[in-house]
Amino acid sequence: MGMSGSGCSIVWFRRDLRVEDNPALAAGVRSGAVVALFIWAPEEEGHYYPGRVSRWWVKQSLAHLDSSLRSLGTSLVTKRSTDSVSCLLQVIKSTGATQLFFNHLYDPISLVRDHRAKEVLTAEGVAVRSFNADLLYEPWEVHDEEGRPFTTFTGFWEKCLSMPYDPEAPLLPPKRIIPGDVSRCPADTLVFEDESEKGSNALLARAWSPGWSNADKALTTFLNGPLIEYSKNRRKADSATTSFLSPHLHFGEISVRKVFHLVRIKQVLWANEGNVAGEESVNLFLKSIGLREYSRYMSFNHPYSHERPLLGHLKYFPWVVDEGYFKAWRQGRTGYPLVDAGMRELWATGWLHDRIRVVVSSFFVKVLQLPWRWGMKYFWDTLLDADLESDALGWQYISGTLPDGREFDRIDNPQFEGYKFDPNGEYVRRWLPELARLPTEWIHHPWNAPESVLQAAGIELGSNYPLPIVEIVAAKARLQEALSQMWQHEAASRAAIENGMEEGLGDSSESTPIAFPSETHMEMDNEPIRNNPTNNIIRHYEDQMVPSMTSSFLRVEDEETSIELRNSVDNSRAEVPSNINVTEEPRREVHGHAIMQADRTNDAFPHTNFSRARRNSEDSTAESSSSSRRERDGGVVPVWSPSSSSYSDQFPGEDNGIGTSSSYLQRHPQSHQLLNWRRLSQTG
DNA sequence: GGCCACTTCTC
DNA sequence: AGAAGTGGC
Repeated sequence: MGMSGSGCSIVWFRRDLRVEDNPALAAGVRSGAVVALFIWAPEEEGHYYPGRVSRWWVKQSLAHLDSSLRSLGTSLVTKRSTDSVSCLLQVIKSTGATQLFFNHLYDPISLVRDHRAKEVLTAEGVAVRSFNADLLYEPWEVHDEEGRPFTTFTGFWEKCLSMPYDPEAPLLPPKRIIPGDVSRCPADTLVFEDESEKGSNALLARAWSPGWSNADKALTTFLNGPLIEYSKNRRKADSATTSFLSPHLHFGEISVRKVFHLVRIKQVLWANEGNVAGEESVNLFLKSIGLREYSRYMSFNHPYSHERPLLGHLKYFPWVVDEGYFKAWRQGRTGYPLVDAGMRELWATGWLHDRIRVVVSSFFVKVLQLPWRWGMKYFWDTLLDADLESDALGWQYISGTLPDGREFDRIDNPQFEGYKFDPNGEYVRRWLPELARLPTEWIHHPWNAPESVLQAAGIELGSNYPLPIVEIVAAKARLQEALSQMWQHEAASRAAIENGMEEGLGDSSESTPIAFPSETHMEMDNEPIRNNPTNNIIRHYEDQMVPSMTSSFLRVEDEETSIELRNSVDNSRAEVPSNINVTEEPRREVHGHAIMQADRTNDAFPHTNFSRARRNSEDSTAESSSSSRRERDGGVVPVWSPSSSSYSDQFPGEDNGIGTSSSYLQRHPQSHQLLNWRRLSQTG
């Protein structure tokens, strides 16, 4: 076996580490002998090299998958590489495989890489097929009546729930797998953690059991227990009532379609019983599944949204560069109990309730005004379910940069949120033992507590628990000031551009990037934070990739562009990705669609061209030049066409032809810089 | 049944 | 902050 005549197939596992409802695996099994392959090429992720806890999870999950595959008759071949595509080629050569199957991913890096894989391998005579294993509906299946992608979650999700056809029913695991010949394809031993990480990782194993069958158990537990109370409990900071499925879902250990189907069954059951609370719980839980879907949807339709501000203004936001603040936030020593409890939980468990994620990250951006990339990076390193699409959506949401998100100039008060999400202070007491004896009345604002109360609780503010690192009132003023500075800088930059400086000040003034603070070994540094309020604030202007500007600062040009885009949808609808005028096009978008082609009949990519509208050279500087802003006037919803302002200067003078130089790998051969976000976002 | 004040929630 | 929902009159 394994001779090219018989032609075994490669099933390339990525974030679909399961044997159940895995369409790529099923296709492989159907077509004969299978080589199950996992390639560890973290450098391809560039800036988003997987964090410590993610790597821990992958390691466990792969071991689990391997043992499942062994019980079915084969095993998992693991490969270490810095270039997945060449690794695939090599495996194909050494196994004589003639087919490659894999499941879709929607993050921008994967879209590009997978497209390239398809091209390269097809050229080598390999039959490549890819499948949907991650979503209820593929992103291009969900659109409004005019074929345009939705720009708000609500619209998107309503459509998903009222689609004329149901999501595919989950597939059963294969009964048996015929192994391909891997005798000339030795596996590499993968290293997922270094010595310094082992200690911290050991803690994780106490709370979490990665692996697809454990994911299945977690689902069952949730369906039979917390789900029915989900709506009642959802406002609590306590995570005990959540499903705990997100890391499992991130690594594809469980199929979202299976989750959906089983939850739906419960819904019907409870509906028949007239259990209103149960029904509502289901709706709310499904909504959080929907958000995950939406994050992929956004990533697919607007692949740059993670990398850079979609509208350029935020790159002029004067971020406060203060490692002391950053450290205080990480250590949970900001002086705001709810924030601090969250940060301690995150560190201890790799987990945080969704609500609390919003609290700590919006505190980070709006109160501390730290460069948000620091925060995202920290999340990336510490969250077990770190997920590029979901995290990008989350940070955009809290930054108020989504059409339906919050506004940037609104600061939520952690004190009030504390009483909302943790009315009895239990959550704070669990994670902040130093406050354990403080009465509930003061638990979320100890700085107001009478001295006698503090004394009785054994608290000395500024000593064993900090005073607020920044007062909320001061933060509000500072935020206003920062925003007005942002507008001034933006205007200055625009003026410079109008005076003929090609790319304006923006990029050059960014040439001193805000480096990420040297490694953050939080467990090492336990010395108390000194809170030195106000003075010595250092601000930096830098594109911190806060995705886009809030609707309050909608630019006039955007409306125009969106109209233009709308028209172009019809004009170019018939196009198939390979036809487009690539020179000016958003490459990844193209890939994003092209990549899916193998599994689609060629009918419609309904909104494929939405963000593909060609733009003129004026548009190519739109990001910096289009600055006339106006205040929020109520009804105007920005059309989510950010691509318009950033694509063409993204790849200036790019040569054409999808086939030749279409990939980042080719253009950025140093793979660790493959998606160095800053580079990409700079011109030239 | 309609109107207004009050509450709740916003991905 | 503003919309949508709730409940009183």
